[in-house]
Amino acid sequence: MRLSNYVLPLLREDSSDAQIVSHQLMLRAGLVRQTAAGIYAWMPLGLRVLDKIAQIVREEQNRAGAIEMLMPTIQPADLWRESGRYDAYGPEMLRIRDRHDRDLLFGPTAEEVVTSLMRGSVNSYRDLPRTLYNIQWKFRDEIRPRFGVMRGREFLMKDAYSFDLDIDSARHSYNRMYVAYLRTFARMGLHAIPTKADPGPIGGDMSHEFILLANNGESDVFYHEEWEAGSQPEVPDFADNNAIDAFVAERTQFYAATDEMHDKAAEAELGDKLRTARGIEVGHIFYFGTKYSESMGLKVQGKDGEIVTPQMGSYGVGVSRLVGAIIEASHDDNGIIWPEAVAPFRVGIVNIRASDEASKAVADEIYARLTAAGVDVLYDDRDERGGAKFAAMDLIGLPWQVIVGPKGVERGTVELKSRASGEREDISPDALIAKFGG
RNA sequence: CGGGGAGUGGCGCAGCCAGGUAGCGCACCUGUUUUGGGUACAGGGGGUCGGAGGUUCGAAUCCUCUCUCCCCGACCA
Repeated sequence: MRLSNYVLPLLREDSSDAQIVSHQLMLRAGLVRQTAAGIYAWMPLGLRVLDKIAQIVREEQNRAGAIEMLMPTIQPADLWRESGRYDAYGPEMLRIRDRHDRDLLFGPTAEEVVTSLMRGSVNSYRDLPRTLYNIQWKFRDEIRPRFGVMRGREFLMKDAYSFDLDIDSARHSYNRMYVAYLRTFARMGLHAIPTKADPGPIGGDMSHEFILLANNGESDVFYHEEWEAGSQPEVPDFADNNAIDAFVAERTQFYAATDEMHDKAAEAELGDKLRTARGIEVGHIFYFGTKYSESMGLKVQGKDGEIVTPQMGSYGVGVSRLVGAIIEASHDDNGIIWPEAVAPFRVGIVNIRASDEASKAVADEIYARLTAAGVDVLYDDRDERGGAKFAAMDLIGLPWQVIVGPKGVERGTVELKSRASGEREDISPDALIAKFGG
């Protein structure tokens, strides 16, 4: 993409609306614009990041055996009356009335919808287990939205729902998601710790919040040093449930809890192995048994002809929140530092002197060849001073910057800079193309 | 919802207390400068001051009502 053809509204000054660094950088780097409290428009660059994150989530859900579908944003109130949540949910649910005076709502989550869909699609034990997921916009009318997309009212969430015949099977489904989440966050260059979370009325140990450590996080977390980045084992693949279960059993023996679940006794037990930090909740998995299947009449017939009420669990990833969370975890004084996996473009080309013919020819050629090689490239071809271009590139945080200018071109080289390390090297255009797979 | 704060060109702000018909920085446009890590100079375009009502000869400034946004708290992917 040529910057001269793009819409990238960069801001030189901080916005007075933004209080934390990720929100500030998202506004300055032209990723989002706020349209109402807690509601954001995703500008072109921001949408690319959102899509990258969603795609990683999607691939890992698929790998774990979950099946993608798409549920509506607007749901009928009657479905929620069946589960009893229409009254229970409270003012956080945005209620809507249509022209026929029918009660609708903008879905804050989708247990009711997915349960009703399964009710109409599943009849036999042969149809289970299944896990369905979708990546869809949700709306929760938060009392006080803040921190940009990290606590918006409208947000993009991956929500998955598992249906199993019995609790043992439900545990397998749960554990597969546990593993899928670790894989998902690791692929984004993130280190998220699965912490024990409030299991709700069902009780048990099947509820975990995945917390990304970050100074501006909203949760306090306590964890065994084993959870430190770098010390964790390879996450297994999904070949068989036993391997998955063994992995989860091995991992969950190491202490990790948010402050509301924190056990003072663990402090003494762990001693100097205990770590404390602040974090951002980026995922939540939990098992809730037959709460919805029971109330909404989802049943299947078992092997011996008996009627079985399926066990359910649900599994959320805050996709739009992750954009902010990643920036919170990965930035410096000059701007965002995108992990390669989620960067909106992999390479940024800066032509220092757009008016210099030789320099322009080299930059144009590199752009064409990288693009032809399938590399996502953002090419700053504007007739602008070099300094401003460097600052813009650092701000938007693309992993690699290629700097093309008359002096280098005379020597037959361009400069390749890593945004993360700041290291620069002079490299010939051919070697550059080769490095990026051209 | 309780407590606090703010709405003035795209962004950041001053002006309001002591009413006189809107200003600064950045961004933007034109020209010069040919500048290797946010260059400099000159010229220029753009706002009726969140909205409604009121007081006044005159309102961004005073009064009333109202809408919106931000911060602290309870709530949450």
